[in-house]
Amino acid sequence: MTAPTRRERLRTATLSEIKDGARRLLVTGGIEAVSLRAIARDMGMTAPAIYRYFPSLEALVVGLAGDLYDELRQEVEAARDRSGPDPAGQLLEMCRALRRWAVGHPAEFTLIFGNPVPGMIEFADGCGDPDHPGARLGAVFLTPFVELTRGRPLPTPPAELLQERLGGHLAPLAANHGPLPIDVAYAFLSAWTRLYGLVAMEVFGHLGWAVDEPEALFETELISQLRQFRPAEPGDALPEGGARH
Amino acid sequence: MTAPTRRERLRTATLSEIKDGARRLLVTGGIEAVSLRAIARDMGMTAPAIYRYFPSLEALVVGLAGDLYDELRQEVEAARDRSGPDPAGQLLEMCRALRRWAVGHPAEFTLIFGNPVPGMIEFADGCGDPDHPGARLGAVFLTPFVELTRGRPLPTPPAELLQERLGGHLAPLAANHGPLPIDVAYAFLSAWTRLYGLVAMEVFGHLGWAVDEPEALFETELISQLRQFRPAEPGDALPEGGARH
DNA sequence: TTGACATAGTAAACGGCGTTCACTCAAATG
DNA sequence: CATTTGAGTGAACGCCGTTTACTATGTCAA
Repeated sequence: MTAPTRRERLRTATLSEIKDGARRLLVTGGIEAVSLRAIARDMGMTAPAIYRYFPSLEALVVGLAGDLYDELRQEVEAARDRSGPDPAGQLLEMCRALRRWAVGHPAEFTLIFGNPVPGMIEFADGCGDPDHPGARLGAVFLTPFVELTRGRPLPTPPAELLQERLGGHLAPLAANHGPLPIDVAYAFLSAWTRLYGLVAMEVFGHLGWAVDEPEALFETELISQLRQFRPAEPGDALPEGGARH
Repeated sequence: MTAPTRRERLRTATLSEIKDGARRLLVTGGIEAVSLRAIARDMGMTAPAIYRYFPSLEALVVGLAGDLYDELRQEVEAARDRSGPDPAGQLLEMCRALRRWAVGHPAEFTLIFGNPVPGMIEFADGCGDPDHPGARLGAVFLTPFVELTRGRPLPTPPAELLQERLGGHLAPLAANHGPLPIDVAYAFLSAWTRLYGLVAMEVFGHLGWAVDEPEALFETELISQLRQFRPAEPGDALPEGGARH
């Protein structure tokens, strides 16, 4: 672990300047505004110079996406750590943090959670690796979720039905995050897809026909969903109890 | 209503040939493969000729998106009509038809339901109009959903809570599809975002870390969701009843 | 200290892109 | 038949990613 030589310092500085420029272009003009020539122009360089740092524009974008995953994960972890020890409260704040980041950084969210641009397809395919930034983000949510649901009956279809329909198809999840009870696995995937659907529809502008304040829908949905995991108490009118009258 | 002149016939033929070419490129190479030059090349024309039919590439893409919305809507309507009169069965088949179309036409689904490409932003913004192709697709789902839930308590948070949190923000929905009971409106939006989340995550490759057969998860989720709207019967173990033991 | 090598950057070029403009030619119109 | 309208062409402009050959400059060993 020796001190970085002068060249190394310059190299890392240039590298982060490239990434910063790429992100600035992403934010201001969307993914299609990110071009090697524009980045180089902003840096007072010529485009081919960037090939000393990235083998292609796609590789640069993939690298940027990895950084964004990490940034989002740190944001979510910070929200969890600010919250108390209650896993339900942690999940609530984590979901809020996810949405806050997505709404505040729509271009960045779009890059990592939207339809994959060319280079991102391989990146998305690689998320079978537990070290993949996407898998690591998922793990942050999974941990308090498992704690929340531990040893508690879940509002899912019966385990036999889950086993029959889903049992043979959860190998990737188990490979990434270890074996899980099937009702926990299903409940987590259900919650995750709901969260994704809400946030993605808002960020992509697919909710404008219905609501003028997507945050209200998000909060309502969040509370409704978390209620389902509260322990049942006598005289406690669970939301879905309405169907029982 | 006179017979179309020769020029008019040629014009509409060329116009649909352009759209066909655009779609072929979309399917084979994704949205970024759709270029005026490529379309014209395939037609044995030069690129500027297309400007006689569309003012820009963006306008062409938006026109294509409108066609795709209509195609998907017709597919969903056909599934509804093939199903029986039971609204729950209709919704089941409609959701399956939506997913089937999305999985079978990932590039087309991505165009209309993914993150908006430049020209699509204005298109998505225009969905406040009931004649907007997106609004019309939503209406097809809303009708049997309203029928299914008519005069029946719904598995939602209490209406007072919904009213407080969501009441003031559903104006666009009411403007597009008329006034709805707030629990019906919320339940529909909740179901719609869940459906979107599931299908979009599958098509965009965001489920590979968890399941190797997204259809199994889709079917499980669909059944679980539709069960919540069945009328409660004595001795009938509803899925969420598991939390009550 | 000097020579060899590795590295960062440049300039020019290739092909592709959307778009504009001036132009041609055939169809429609009177 | 003369005129106007519309479809299509060809050349050009300025973008883009990428490759190639080339030039400095930092690094390091003899």
